[in-house]
Amino acid sequence: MLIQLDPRSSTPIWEQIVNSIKELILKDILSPQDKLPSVRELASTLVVNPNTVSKAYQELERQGVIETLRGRGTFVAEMIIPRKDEQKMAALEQQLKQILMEATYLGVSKDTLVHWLNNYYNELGGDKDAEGGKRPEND
Amino acid sequence: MLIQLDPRSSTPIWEQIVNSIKELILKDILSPQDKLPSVRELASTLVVNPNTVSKAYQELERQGVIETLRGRGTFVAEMIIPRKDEQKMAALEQQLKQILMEATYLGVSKDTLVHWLNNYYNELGGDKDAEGGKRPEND
Amino acid sequence: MLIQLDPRSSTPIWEQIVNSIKELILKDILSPQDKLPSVRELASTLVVNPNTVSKAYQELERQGVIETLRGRGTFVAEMIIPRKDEQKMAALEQQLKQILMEATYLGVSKDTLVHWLNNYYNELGGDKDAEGGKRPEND
Amino acid sequence: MLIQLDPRSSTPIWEQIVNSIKELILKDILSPQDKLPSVRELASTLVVNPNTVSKAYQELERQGVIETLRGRGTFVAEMIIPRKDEQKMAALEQQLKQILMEATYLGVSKDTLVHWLNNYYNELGGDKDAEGGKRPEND
DNA sequence: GTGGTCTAGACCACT
DNA sequence: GTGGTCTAGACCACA
Repeated sequence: MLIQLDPRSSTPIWEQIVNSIKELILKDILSPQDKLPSVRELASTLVVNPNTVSKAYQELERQGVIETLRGRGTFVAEMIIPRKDEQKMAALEQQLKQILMEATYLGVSKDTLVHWLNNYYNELGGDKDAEGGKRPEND
Repeated sequence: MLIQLDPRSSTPIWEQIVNSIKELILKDILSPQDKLPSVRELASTLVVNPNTVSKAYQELERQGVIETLRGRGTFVAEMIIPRKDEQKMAALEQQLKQILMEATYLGVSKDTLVHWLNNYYNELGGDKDAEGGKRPEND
Repeated sequence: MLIQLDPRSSTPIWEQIVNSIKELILKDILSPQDKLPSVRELASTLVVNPNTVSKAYQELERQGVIETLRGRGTFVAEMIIPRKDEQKMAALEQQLKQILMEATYLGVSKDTLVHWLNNYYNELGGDKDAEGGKRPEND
Repeated sequence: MLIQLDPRSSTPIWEQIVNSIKELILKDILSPQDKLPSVRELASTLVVNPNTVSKAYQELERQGVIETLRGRGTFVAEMIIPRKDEQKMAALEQQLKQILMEATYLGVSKDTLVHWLNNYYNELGGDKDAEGGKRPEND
């Protein structure tokens, strides 16, 4: 279970941890019921303040991604049925809009963005829940 | 020239201003050579501190989007030829990856993201060099 | 770590701070990874407003001279490989031209300028890779 | 008598005018006793506010570079014997130091600076007051 | 503790 | 009038 942090990044460390763990789950490296390392353990391997890991775990639990069982540890939760959260979706749209704008100023075309999107989609396991494994040559 | 700010947003006000102005330029509502409102003027219409607007203008100038002519005011700069900035492009890729991940957790499909992307593209006048309005099967 | 400010100078205080720190780094008084004093700390020792120091730090970071690690402090960055920035080089040429002109009007010869240049070069440790101290006929 | 202004430059317009005129004199394009254009005339050719030209002329007169004869106009003064102004010389040294520092960060060597200096020296007419025309191959 | 943001209000140089 | 700088003091998120 490899987590790479960038202390120079502007995104908070706790958020990087949250994202990394979510990514590991999406990539099936972590599966429901798997036990996560303890706060202290992860903190020491990441060379980070335990408070930071704790904050990440709290956020993950708030999002329903992991579950804490008193005295037993922290575990990956069952995949939740996503409820359409209008607010978050709007935020996502906004972010996408922002990215397209910045891309334009950088000379990156919309199609390149779509291309990247497809790449990551396959990287994350693609359409495995659909026809299972069959993935078009989006690349 | 309408700029909408969200004081509750986590993105700094000065950055919201920067983004809004870049958007206005991409939408051709502001064109090269156009004079921007003065720092004080914009500050009072947006009900923000002049320093905040000033910071936004300085950032825009640093990015080469606007120019300030000493004692005369601030103007939209000529469109610069974007030089491929590897670092910023990587950051963009990273952001896109992040969005796709969050989208997955929200139950938003990749295709919806692409759909949004195309929408914004057209909104920004993406097809303005074509027949304008008639949009190909991007949708 | 001594920084001398001249409040009467026409160059902004924040810029004087920027220059001083860059000089300290070039003189190896500050080395990569070294921690800089905190914004508040430096502000109080220099008897300036924290915002002024903050602006200096932000500019230094923008230039890639220092790095700020969220919540931990500000540190001297690894020496970056300078990428030839044509525009900045032209500006430098222009400045040099201006100096030569002013020197002429002050009765300062070109050779004196070169002499000064060599002096500062040595002062900055220009010959630090050589025997250090013994200086060739630059004088 | 050609004067090129850059409204985008950070150096004030009046100062650009001052520098341009001093340069024209050093290059012998303007000679002692020559009549300068009137404030209004120059202002209109440069497309600049008359106050700006006026300020430039005032500064030039303060420096003893030009002379105003009431009702007759403004003229280039006789070359003044430069009085060693310690303060200004120190300022010059400081500027040179600053330039060397910035050059270092830009990857421009000291020798390149010296090279540029020699170039401009020749451009300005070189050592014409010395042995008259004989100039070493500094290039 | 750290830096980042924002407000309020002041002064200055430039045009 | 313009933007740039600085101060004083406040609040916030991050580690």
